[in-house]
Amino acid sequence: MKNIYRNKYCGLITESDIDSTVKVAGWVENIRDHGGVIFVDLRDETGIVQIVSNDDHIFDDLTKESTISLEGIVRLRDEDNYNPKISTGTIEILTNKFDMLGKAKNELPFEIITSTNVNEEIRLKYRYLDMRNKKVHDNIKFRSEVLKFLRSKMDSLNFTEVQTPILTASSPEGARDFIVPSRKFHGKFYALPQAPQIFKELLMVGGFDKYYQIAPCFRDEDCRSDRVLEFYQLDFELGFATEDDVIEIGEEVFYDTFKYFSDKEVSSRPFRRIPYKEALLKYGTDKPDLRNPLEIIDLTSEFANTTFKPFQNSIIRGIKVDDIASKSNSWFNELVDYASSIGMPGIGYISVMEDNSFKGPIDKFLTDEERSNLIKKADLKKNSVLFFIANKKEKIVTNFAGMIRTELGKKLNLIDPNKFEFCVVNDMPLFEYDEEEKKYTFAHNPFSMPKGGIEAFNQDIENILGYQFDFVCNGFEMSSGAVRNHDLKCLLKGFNLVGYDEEVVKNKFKSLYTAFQYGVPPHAGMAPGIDRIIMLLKDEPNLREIIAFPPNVSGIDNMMGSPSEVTEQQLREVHIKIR
RNA sequence: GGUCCCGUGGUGUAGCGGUUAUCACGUCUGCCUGUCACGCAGAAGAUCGCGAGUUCAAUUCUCGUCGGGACCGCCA
Repeated sequence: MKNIYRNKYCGLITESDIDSTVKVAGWVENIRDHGGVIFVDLRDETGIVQIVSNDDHIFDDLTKESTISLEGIVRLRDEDNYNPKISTGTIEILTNKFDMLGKAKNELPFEIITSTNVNEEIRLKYRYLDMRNKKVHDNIKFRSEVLKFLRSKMDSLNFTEVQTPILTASSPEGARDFIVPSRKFHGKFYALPQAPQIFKELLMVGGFDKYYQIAPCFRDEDCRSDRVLEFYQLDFELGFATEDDVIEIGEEVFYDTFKYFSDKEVSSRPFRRIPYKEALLKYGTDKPDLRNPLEIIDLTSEFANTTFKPFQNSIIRGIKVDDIASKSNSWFNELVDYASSIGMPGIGYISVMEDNSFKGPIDKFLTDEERSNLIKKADLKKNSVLFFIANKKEKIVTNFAGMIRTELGKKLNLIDPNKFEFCVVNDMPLFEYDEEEKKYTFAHNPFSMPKGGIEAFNQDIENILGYQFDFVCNGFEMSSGAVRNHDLKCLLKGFNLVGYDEEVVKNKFKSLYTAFQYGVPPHAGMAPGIDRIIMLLKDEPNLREIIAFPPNVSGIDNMMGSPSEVTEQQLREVHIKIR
């Protein structure tokens, strides 16, 4: 069957087509009228071909970015007219006939070739034009390649792809749900899944040994550069599996994907395992950027008897940086300014001088003993600088130290942009204290198995660790994962600790509660974030660059006009009244 | 909910208490037979986001508001 618009793609015409008549279709990228001879660059998804005509009026009605179908004869260009920038640079199509298919208005909202420099608000409003830009277009094509790769990877590992419902039940824990009112059932609602968590566990009960899905997930929370309302996870789960079984597959998926799609250096397997507690101390965050060589040390005991008021009865953390004692005063002042901009009361530091004496605002409060302890603990050398972060609350001091570490890494250019540094942060605590609710809640996931099983609950709640881990790359959380708690008694005990009794669990997690009474395999799984993988591989600063039709950071889509109001009739049908 | 940054022709920008509001690209008209982000000559196009205040005078300063972005909270 012949296509009526074309028999060749623009970018695929070669010298072997010379002297033949071809028909091409695409967008008019550019028109160059020389008076007597006129050139048109015609673009389709495969590339650009130059059209030429000696009839100076043939293209009078043509505008840039219009779609046309055009017939002509391929001919060789003179050698001095070759254009090495395009794949078809040695040939051109001589034409005298074309059909206008979709005429474009003669002034576009922006020029296609420079669209990535345009205000994002306008780019997103005219996304269909923005995605004609090669870079934007290539990102969406690249996403398709990654999805293809992940599917074939999971297929080669014998995973079964299973699709789970999008309209499902609201879950009481975790992020806010997007809810969908039911028309047939007055006052009842579906919810869009935050993740297919329960379903994948039920698939395990259903006997699927290895499940995966490229799963859409929805969370009604505020967005960020790396967080959007709806995103995709490579969700997978293994039956009769341990933490190591899952992490090994995670490592294979991440390593192979990053190796295949990038020339950057990728951490070798197995990835470093860092216990959660250690990550918080050394890096000040549970998603450390390991490209940054700086590490945080605890200096609380070194300052146990300090006379420096702000350090008394406080937790003290230090970051040592070698060879920067000669930095200018303004360099240090900039760091102090940064510290105050993030809400730190101040940041102290000492520099080690040539004669091994200390210099800096804190030095006069130090005793000789404290000085020598610091030299030992922080491994201070000539020209080292030791920064101090102090606070009465551990959570706050950890956080500040992490931010200072990151800022120092940036300021000193310590972060190698040509690396993907992976690690697995594990041994996560199962519970954490919620200051607002004044009670303990699940730190991550109510469904994770405590380390030590049900016996683990015999210790202080803060010390209960889970088979719960995160894959982290360059400071981004790439995936969380866990061994699930398949022991109903143990699961109930966990819920019990945060104030849910058996009746509540039975109601809220009816399916799981019942299913686990009919023979459940121990199971474990994880869910890499596909959008973040693509963002990192493409070195893009935000997720909008790798999503075809993203809303803005407030969740508004100015192209579609969503969210939007609905009619009274629609509201009545779903029994909703707007206040 | 909080902090910070941004808003000037279609697009990207310059500017600043008094300008005819800068420049480039795009658009339009004309010229041009080999360009390729063609070139040349000319033209149109801006309520300087909106409102209030300070001032003889505000695009410029102040406050508010709206819109956009980054971060914190939040994201099991």
